[in-house]
Parts: sequence; C-alpha cells; structure tokens
Amino acid sequence: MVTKGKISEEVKCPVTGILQLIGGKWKPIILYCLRSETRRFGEIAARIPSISRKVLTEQLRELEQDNLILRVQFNEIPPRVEYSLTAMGKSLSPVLHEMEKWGLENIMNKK
Amino acid sequence: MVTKGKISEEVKCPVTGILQLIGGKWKPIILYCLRSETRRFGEIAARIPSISRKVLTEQLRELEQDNLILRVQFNEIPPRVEYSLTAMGKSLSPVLHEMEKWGLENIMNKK
DNA sequence: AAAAGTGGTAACTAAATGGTAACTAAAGGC
DNA sequence: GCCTTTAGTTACCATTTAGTTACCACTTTT
Repeated sequence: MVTKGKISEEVKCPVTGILQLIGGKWKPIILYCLRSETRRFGEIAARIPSISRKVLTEQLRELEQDNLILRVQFNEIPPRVEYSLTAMGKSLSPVLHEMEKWGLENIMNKK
Repeated sequence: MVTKGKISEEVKCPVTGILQLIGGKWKPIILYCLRSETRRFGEIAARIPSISRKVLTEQLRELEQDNLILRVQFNEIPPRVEYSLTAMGKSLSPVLHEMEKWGLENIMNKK
C-alpha cells in the first residue's frame, strides 16, 4: 500500500516506544511488584506464582538491560540476589499507578 | 520461602486485570489511535502501518468483545465501518496518557 | 547420607501471535 | 472484460513467546 504523503502515527508514537520496554506479558506486574521494595528473586517468584522461574529470569534480564531494574548479586552460600527499580524504573510509577487505579475501579469491585 | 499466611499479590493484582484487556502488542496503540476520534478501519490501518489487516481485525474484535470500543457497520458498497471508544474505553485515557507522557519524556527526545 | 535452601541453566514442548495469498460484495471507470 | 474501492474471511504457515521438567553448585541442618 502506497502512503500518499500521509505520515503514519506510528513513526512518532510514544506509546509504541514504551510498549517495547514494558509490553511483555509479565513486565508491568514485575515492576509493580518492585514499586516500593527491593526484593529477592524468590520473593518475586512467590508473589507472582504463575510465572515460571525461567520466564521470570528472562524478563528480569530484559528489564535490567533496558535499565529499568537493578540486579545486585551477593556471593554467599546460599546465593542471594536483590532486584530494585532504577531511577528510570521509578519514573514509570505514574503509569503503573494509573493501571492499578483502573484495575481497582473497573475490575476488582465489579465481580 | 514459606508464605506465612501471606496472600500472593497476583490473586488480587489489579495490574494483572488490566493487562488481560489491553496487554496485547497492539491494543494500547489502537486505543491511543481512537482516543479522540471515531475512525474507519482503513484509517486505523494507515496510522499503524506495520500491523496486518488480519491482526488489526482480530484485535478490534477482542477490544469490542471487552467493551472497550464500539463497532458501527454501514451496509453500503463499498463497506464502511466506524470504530470509536466506549465509555469504558474512554476511562482508560489516563493510563494511555501516562504512557504517552512517559514515552515522550524518556524515548522520543532521547535519540 | 540426605534434604533444604537459593538462583539459576539447558533442552524441549506448547501456546500465542503474526504473516501472506486468494476470495467476497456492488458500482463506476477505461 | 478487467481494475479499483472497502472491510473483511479463510486457509495455511512462520515466528515469537511462554511453559515444563530436570538438573547444578555449595553449605548447613537433620
């Protein structure tokens, strides 16, 4: 299809941009889980029981690469790893907060 | 870690809830595209050029089923269909707006 | 000895998502 | 006759993402 001189919205779409960072099935929940606390791997897994450890690891790695979370590894036995939000991750909190609000108003008290 | 009477976050997680409605790869962009205008199928497709017509159709159907958008079909030849946000769809605008804001601040003017 | 505790990895399978091509309808243009 | 327009549908295949199961490394506790 030929675009007759019309500029597509997508090219400059900020929503597309954020979705590339937090668009995964689990990423918003993981960030939401870390919104106010530093948490260990096992803690996150316990709070999101239906995610597998493999997928959780993958998603955490991607979030780390995108500079939204910080991973700190302590070389102890047994091992300990702590995850927390970076400044950039914290800057997402208005977005997560609006999602939370909407969910509370439109889903939670509807059933 | 033993959950000492602690309920998992997920069970009552409002973020999980909203993600079931708008968690798809394209849904936030489609809603964002309809945020202030009623649009025809072809218009939406033109504004989101990288989505195929088939997938756009599927996503629109799902949004319609979830009562976020309204589909009005005019039985003309050639066919005409108009999409717009329902009240529930409009209620998502703070979420989309925060996503847009974050995208503008953190991605668009960063390159 | 063996299990518990921690944060993973590897190999494999399943599910979700995305894509193309060909087809439909009725009227108008060449 | 054939092409164009519009908003799809159908069939089929490819790709991407997610899930399952088993296993490791290392120390302390049972």
